[in-house]
Amino acid sequence: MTKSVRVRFAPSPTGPLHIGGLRTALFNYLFAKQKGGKFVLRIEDTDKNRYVQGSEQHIIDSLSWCGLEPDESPFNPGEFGPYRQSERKDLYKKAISVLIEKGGAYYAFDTKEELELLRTDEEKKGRVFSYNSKNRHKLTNSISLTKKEVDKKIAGGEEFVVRFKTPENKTIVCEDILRGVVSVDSETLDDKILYKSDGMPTYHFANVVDDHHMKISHVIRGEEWLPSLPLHSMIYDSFGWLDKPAFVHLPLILKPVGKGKLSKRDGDKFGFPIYATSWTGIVKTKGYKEFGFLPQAVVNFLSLLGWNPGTEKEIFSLSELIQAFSFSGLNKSGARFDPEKNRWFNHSHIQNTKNSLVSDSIKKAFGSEHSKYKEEELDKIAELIKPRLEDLNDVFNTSRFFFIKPKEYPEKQVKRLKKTGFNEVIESLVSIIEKSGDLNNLKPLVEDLVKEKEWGFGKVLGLFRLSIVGELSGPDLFEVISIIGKQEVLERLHTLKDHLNKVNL
RNA sequence: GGCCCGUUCGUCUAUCGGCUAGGACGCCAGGUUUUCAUCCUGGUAAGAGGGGUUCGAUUCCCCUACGGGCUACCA
Repeated sequence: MTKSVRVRFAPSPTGPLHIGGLRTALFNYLFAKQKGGKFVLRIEDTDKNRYVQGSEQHIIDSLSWCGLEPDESPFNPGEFGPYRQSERKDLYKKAISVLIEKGGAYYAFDTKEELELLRTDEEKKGRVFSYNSKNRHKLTNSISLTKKEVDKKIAGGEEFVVRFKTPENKTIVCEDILRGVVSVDSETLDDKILYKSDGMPTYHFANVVDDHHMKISHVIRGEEWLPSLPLHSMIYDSFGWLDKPAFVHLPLILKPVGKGKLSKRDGDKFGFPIYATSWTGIVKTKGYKEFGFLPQAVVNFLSLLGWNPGTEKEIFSLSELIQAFSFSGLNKSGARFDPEKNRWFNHSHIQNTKNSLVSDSIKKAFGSEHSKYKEEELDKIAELIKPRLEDLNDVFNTSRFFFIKPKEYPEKQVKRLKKTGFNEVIESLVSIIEKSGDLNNLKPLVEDLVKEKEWGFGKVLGLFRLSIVGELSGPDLFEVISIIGKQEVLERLHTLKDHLNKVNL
């Protein structure tokens, strides 16, 4: 029997969850769901200094908006809880004692300041200080000191950390599903701190201990963790744990332009969202949701950043992604974030969405004004404006003329019309509209009129459109008219006529 | 500086030794439409450089260059 799939998304609550983290969560989710496994959310809050109020909630909300509900989390614990590292201290304490006992880790008493001094000294000499096998016997720790001295220091309440004892002169070989074998010489590594003087474990230690205890089968995380893979692998070995998970290090998301990985500032800089939902910390930032994006579009776009299905299909629903996902479709190199394509995905997904979702946005945009139309009419409006929506916020500008009468007209058009016999055209239109029973068969009547008077269909329609819409763009005019209704149409024609007669240019 | 990972159109990517290097976004042109948008058709544009291996390299190996990440009692 193969090991059951359990993956985790393990963010730190140090601020809002941005799309890089969200994509990591997404790939974890897709893999878990495809394999019938569990998607676990673990909060890695071991650094109390960087803890930011509200970020945990933001993480949950963001995942939820995207439809990535965890199977186990601090809010719906499974059998491996608790799911916040700050609540698992006892576990780490026991684990670190075991590791020290086994000789895989040691106490170190050097202060931050002492080490800082050593570092700058070495730097001046053009070298790099490293707390490693070459230096550890010269520093203040349980390797250089006698057992008695160590006990005395600890009993005396002296602060200490616990460091990993890196094996000497060994090639550490680990495996990443994407990149294959990654090997590194243990001499280039330093003895990382596993346990801080404040009694909390560091990321490296808590992470490995938790993955072991939570029976995590696959670690899918960002590429920034690849350099610490050897450390994590060695910690498993030092414990003698044989349940090392498989590792996948995802390529990073890069800035749209310029160097480096995508950062929170890029959102403001380029005017696109970097969070799923809005963040209301000290600096308030809108998310994709507030920008009028569909969660399925965000998920779709993110999924194709660093992954491809191996086919030419690009538009995917979440369930289609679950089906199609595979590690072999993952890419190795960083992917630049492209806001343009992001918008295209949103446009495409809006086309596939139900009219009622768009009409809900219309209702929100126009408040009580929307009640002048019936539900079916609102859905019809939604259908008409859909192709011109890149995001749901575009709803206001693309459908405003259904709710708000045009008051002003572009000067250029007014000038042009004043040179024509606009009065006769408008009067003729008014007269056929008044005669016609309902507006559904207005088009042939207008066509007949145009033919008879030899005016030109396009020209008359331009004037007509200007009166209804206020500009020369928008959906099929006869569709618009049939929704707006006879009275309103007549009123708008008169308004334009009056305006043209009154204005002097 | 050290260590690790990477490198195909401007961008996201396909190609797993046989390529006239395919698709998508963007851009440009044309068509459809009463207008704008949509939509359709076409075009634009790529294998970092140098060595090997091979009958044959985008594909495998090495070097260089470039890009990215890590190098905290942050995660």
